[in-house]
Amino acid sequence: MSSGCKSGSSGKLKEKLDAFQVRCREAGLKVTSQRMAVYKVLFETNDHPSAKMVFHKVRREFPNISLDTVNRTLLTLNEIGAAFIVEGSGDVKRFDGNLVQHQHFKCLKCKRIVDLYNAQFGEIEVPTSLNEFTVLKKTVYFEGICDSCRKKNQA
Amino acid sequence: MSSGCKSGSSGKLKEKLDAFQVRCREAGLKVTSQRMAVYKVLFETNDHPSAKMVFHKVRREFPNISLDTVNRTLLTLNEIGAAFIVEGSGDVKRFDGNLVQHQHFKCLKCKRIVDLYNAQFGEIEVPTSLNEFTVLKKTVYFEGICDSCRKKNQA
DNA sequence: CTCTGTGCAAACACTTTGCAGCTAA
DNA sequence: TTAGCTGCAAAGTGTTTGCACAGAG
Repeated sequence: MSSGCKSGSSGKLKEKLDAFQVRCREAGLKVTSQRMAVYKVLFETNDHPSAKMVFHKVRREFPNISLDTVNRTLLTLNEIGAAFIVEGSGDVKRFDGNLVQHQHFKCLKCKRIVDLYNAQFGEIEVPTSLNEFTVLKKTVYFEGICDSCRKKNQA
Repeated sequence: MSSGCKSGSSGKLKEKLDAFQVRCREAGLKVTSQRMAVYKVLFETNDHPSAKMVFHKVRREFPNISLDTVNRTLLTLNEIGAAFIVEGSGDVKRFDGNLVQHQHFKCLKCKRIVDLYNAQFGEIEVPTSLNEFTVLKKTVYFEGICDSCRKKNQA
């Protein structure tokens, strides 16, 4: 658990960053150090950060990047499909760089977002009433109170 | 489309308003005219309005209600379970007074929210990984571009 | 060299909060 | 009467925009 948190990711990270560069070029976007830094932070994290949270993390390696750039970059990532905005009830936008099909649970108290991987939910069919619509995303979403918040309340 | 939009609802409306009063009292809330007006608007609408949209509608019958009151009331309704905040990616809070189990599709362009009624989605089981959590809501959520926005784009 | 991306600052929009007067119970 | 609710205004927060300069292609 020292440096590469996600199962031996050093190699995977470089791979991902390279693929991201290709994706940028294909989308007609320039490969800037800021953009790479934002993507790297988002990909290395799995806590679904807000723009501000990403901003603070990026700042460690990139002390003079601005929040606006981070924000714009995250929105851009969402547009080119390299990341997406997590669904939720109101609140601040939260971002996710994990493109593998999964679901979310969000705690209404601490706003923590937990990933779920349930194959059955991947098989959900788009209702026929949406035939005329272009469905870009289908998700299963759970909301409630997480274990630690519940324990806090009991105490 | 003159007055009672939802299939012969005059009787049902009164019933609902009465039930709401009971619910308020049970929750220790006072039954104020503003509160009733906000609830009435939310219940009569099925377009998942934002606080501002509700505010404008309520104003027609209640010219000097303030936006704050509407906002506070909507949050209160959400808390006592008489309404809820619609899930979505970022954006403004949208409210729904329809408590019947259903799902949503949201258009990323025009922000329109469409109701879906699919029994199969009601049967979704909460994953065991959430056993320690209190799940208050489980939903299936679709996102994309609606028919009219797509047509606009094609033109 | 050209055109996009970045940083800074200001503008915006949406929410939340504090407080005095009002109202349901 | 009194606890809670409303209206007003101000503050707070998150997000967006305009523009001059810097850097990628």
